[in-house]
Amino acid sequence: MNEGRRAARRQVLRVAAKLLEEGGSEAVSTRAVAAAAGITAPALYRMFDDKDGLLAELAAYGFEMYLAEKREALALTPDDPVADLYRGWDLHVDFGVRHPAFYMLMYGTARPGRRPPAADEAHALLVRLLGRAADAGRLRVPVEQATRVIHAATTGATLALIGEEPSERDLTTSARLRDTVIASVITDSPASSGSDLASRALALDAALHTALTTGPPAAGAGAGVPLRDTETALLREWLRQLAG
Amino acid sequence: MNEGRRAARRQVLRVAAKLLEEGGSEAVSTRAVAAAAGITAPALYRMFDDKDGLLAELAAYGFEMYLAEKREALALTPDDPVADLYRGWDLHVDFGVRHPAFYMLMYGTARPGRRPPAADEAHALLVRLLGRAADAGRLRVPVEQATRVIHAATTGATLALIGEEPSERDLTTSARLRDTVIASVITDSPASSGSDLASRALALDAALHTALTTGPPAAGAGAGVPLRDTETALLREWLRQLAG
DNA sequence: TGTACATCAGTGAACGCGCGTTCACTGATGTAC
DNA sequence: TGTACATCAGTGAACGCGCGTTCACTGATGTAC
Repeated sequence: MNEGRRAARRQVLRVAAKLLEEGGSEAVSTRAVAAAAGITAPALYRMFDDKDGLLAELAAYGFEMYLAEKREALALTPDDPVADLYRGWDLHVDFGVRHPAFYMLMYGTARPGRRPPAADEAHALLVRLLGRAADAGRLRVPVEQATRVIHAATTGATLALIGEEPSERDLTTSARLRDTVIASVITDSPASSGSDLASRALALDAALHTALTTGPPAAGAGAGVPLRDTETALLREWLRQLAG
Repeated sequence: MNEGRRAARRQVLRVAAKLLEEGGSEAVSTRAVAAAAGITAPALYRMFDDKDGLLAELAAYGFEMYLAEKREALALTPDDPVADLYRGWDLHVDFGVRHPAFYMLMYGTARPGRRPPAADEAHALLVRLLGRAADAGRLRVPVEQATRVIHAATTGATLALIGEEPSERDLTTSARLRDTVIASVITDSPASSGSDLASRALALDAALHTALTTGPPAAGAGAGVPLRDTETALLREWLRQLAG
């Protein structure tokens, strides 16, 4: 009967999501959610620790929606990591515009350090996208650096759009910022002579990262890399120096 | 005695600002503000229409602080409009990091269309900065376009910083985004051959805008421009086409 | 200058509300023998 | 298969609190004659 319990939780989250989308985060009170879900307050408290717990799960629910959309849309495209960066940007912005209240809950930066843990999954997706670009020798800067810059810019573009009256929203600003920021992070082509050294160093670095974090499950860290941990660390430091 | 009334209001806003900075926007309740200011609730209601009015004035207070800082800092630098763009970015980000709760109130995008009216002044400052760059022939895109892109990116960089734990904040992401975005909007030099046409067209466009909006107070619109309004409008449309 | 009146900032007290949360209890489901 | 017991999701009702806001009133200040 754990099945039914989970289904009931899910249903409550669906109801809470509806309240959130229709009335913003203010509309999501424990009493309103319980009433809308047709259960009593103590029943809600049996499902979620407290209001913070409910909101955390609601944010996670939003990230699930977001990631499902994004994975599906990106799965449709051929395997072009740079094109995926552009598509990823647009998908992010589009999600924010279609679900502004969710977006504020997920990315609205309530308090410092108060970021919902589910955000890590979305972050990981961007890291993976950029990791693939690095694998293909298309990245001009380390993955982590590119992640930070793109994340900040995407968030800014989306929040700016959300802040505008729906009638006067204009996607060209987002597109311009997208093109500028992504261009600042990739190289035009893997074989372009000048920065070849840098992008190849970063491609190797990304491959090392992949090998270190996704090796055989049973093995310890670094099992897929035939170097000692300290050697690998030093190598990666050199690679980053070569890159920039 | 209107003097004393304004001083009292000012004092209440100072107290509210302290509550905001120390406890975030949740700490700013009408009761808490009244108590901290040493006045009774109805006295507060005599000064401000209601809570929304208080918050609006508090946001305006924040913009005053911000603009005073920014004007002072920019007044110290020599007259280099492009350097001012870089300094303006850093001043914005720095203000946000030093006053996160104010920043959220001012730029946190509560609801669509719910932007505080005082934000227009800060917006106008950025427009003026970019207008000067255009005057100097250093802008590659129309002022309004540059404003939107820079605003979105700055906000994103600042909110990303605010969302991080203070100990792990790293300004290099902001700096990188700043350099990328500003570079995408300016030309390296006014005399650089290739894009000279574009930047000169935009310089003229900016000068027309200035003449149209800051002409002799008594005169009607367009008093400083010896063309009919329709002619000016068409001219500016052509200039924008030349620019891009 | 002195009195009568109007204005209005500020007081003490209370309004009603929605909130998050918890209490004691019920009734259904599952488990042990 | 039948009885006794344990578990636990859910109920009805209430807790206390802080909130935004307003009431009737006071006392000081300003104004008119």
